[in-house]
Amino acid sequence: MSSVVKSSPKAAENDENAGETSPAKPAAKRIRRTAEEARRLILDAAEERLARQGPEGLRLQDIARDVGISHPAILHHFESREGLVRALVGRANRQLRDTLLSALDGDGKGSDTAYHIGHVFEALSDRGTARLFSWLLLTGRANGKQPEHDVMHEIVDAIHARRKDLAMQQDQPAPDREDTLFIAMLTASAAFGEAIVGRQLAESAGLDQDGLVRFRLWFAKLVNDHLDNKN
Amino acid sequence: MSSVVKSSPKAAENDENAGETSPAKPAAKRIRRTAEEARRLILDAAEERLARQGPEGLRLQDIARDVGISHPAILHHFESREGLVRALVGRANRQLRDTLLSALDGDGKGSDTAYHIGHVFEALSDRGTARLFSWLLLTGRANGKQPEHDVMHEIVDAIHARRKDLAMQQDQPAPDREDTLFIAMLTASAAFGEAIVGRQLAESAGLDQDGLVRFRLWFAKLVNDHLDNKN
DNA sequence: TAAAATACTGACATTATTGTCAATATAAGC
DNA sequence: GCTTATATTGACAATAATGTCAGTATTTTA
Repeated sequence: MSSVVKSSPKAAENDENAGETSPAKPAAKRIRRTAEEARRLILDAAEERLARQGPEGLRLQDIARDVGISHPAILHHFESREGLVRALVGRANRQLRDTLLSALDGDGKGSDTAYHIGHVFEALSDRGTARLFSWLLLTGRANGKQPEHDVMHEIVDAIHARRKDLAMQQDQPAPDREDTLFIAMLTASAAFGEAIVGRQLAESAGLDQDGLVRFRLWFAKLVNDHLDNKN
Repeated sequence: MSSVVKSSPKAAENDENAGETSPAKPAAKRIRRTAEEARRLILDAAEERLARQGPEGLRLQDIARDVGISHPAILHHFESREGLVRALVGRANRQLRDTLLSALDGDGKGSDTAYHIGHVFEALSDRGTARLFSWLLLTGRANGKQPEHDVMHEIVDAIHARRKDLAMQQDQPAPDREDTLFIAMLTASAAFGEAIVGRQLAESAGLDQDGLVRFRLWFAKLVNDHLDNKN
């Protein structure tokens, strides 16, 4: 705020000895993006670094190099490294929220709870997202009033509403809300965990990509069986 | 190796003006531990820092302060920061392995598979351990031939052997090995995930400590039901 | 008790990373 | 075209981390 950047054009220097000193430097036409675009590119690069190299890969110089800018440009757009991190977290929160909610209220077939659980699982176990949030939580940056709180609440509510509808349609007793909550917690935990240790576990077990797909299907079925027994 | 530390006792300085210059400095009798003890203390402190503050809390100076030594002492015992990390990872691997295996082959009642799964879950969801391994995996330090590979393999084998025994006793068909593997993967993933996002999720859901206990019991029951249906 | 080994320290060197600033280039408005 | 706003940069400052080293203190060994 109130950045006193009075660019006092004092030195023109007339570049007297221009051209001779560095012959092979065509001054590399500087690219100028809109602030929004620049911020997006920077956040993209930061997110990928975080996903690929973990927390220690989040260095301004590296990110700047990825984008093809100098590191002070990042500071210009985000004030500080912390600012960049906050922006990153904010965007990830919003993205996750959007993905989860659209996964839930998407298309009308709506009654298949396990189907939705599967979607939630996939959204959460996205490698980049999970690693970002893990790092966020590991570094204790998850301070109380973060939006993802409410998201989880919304999710559980949404799933539970479906279960109740379904139970009513079949003249069965309403399911326990805590049961739904636990299903959501298991799904979230498993998805997160899978994103982190899954690759390692699969490799150790001699499981290929197909195996991981089968695992997800197996999990969906597990949840389904549980729902059938309860409902 | 071959550290050329020829301690040439040149300066005795006779402490001429002793006592006057710094009256309240009784020279603080230097503590000298065995190398083993020192290493243990350092690793303990490092582990706790990692668990409490995440990856960024792993700084030599901080750890040294926790132990009450100077940071070069750490370098003396572990060569470098990387050496410390390696030692930390190695010890965590061994501890996890011991915990898991003893949780599995403990006491003879042995037939209750879900009971063992519960133990595995608890061992894996230990906050410190999970956070340590998460960080390890997030920073890509998990290079192929790490012992925890074999541990997971052993675990799955042990559980599956039990399932087969149980099935035979009851004249039922042998369970699918992949099913056992998936149970182990789910347990491991969920335990890891729970250790990381569990607190956050529970808080967001208004779940207290008891709630988390109920969640684990609920999970054990879920697995149990699945086993009953299969076996 | 003397000597050897070594855990430990303080001061310094090195390096890496964030942050500051004045200057420059480019786009937009007049 | 001229002016204004601002995205961008290079050079430098400040900071914080790891690593080095010579020297000290304490335990062990002979």
